[in-house]
Amino acid sequence: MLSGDVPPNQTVYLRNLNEKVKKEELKRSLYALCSQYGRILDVVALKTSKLRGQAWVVFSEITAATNAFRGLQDFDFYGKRMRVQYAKTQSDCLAKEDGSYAPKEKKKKQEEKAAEKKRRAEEAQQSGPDAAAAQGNGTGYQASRLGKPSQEPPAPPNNILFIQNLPAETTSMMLQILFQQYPGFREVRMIEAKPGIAFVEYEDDSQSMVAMQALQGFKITPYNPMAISYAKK
DNA sequence: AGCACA
Repeated sequence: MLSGDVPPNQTVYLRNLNEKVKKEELKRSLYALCSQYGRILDVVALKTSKLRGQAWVVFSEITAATNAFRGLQDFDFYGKRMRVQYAKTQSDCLAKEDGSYAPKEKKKKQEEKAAEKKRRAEEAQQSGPDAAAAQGNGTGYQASRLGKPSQEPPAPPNNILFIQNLPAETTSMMLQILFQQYPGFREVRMIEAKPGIAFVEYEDDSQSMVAMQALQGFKITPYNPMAISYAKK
């Protein structure tokens, strides 16, 4: 196998990622980018010295991982050529599903965890629901667009797209990663004062239309299908 | 380059 001797796996191992990207944004961008290849069950990234610049994306199907493996090889991601391999071992989130999960007995790791637990126990913090972004995505949801019925007649074709219903944490770089995959891409514009929307410009109307059709309803997170229309002239 | 599940 060309994958560095690692056989296909539901989980894809990514390396040569830009280490300057913050972990949460990295995970969200990977989620967005990789969602094109199938349902994602988890995204794991750590910024420890051994593990920075790498991530694991867990798909619900091997075929999806294979498509990502092919489609994202050398993808320009935050200015670096992403390298894709299959993970060497099964992801915990999959082991948990099939009941084969056994907590790690990995010496130092275990000690660190124990120490951390103690610290936290002292603070007695029970924080609420949190990292939902990477879990149990899209399939079951028909995430509603109730918040934004656009009652106006659709704008005529335009080389500039108007994007709505983005999660507040969306950055222009995240959108660029998605939209630059379609030919004719020029730029993304966001407005600080207006979270949740963006403008994406292509060289001409037909190119913007292709991107719109490809990414209409695309979920950057499981809860936010993006609504794409043509910008008003 | 690096293979984890904070």
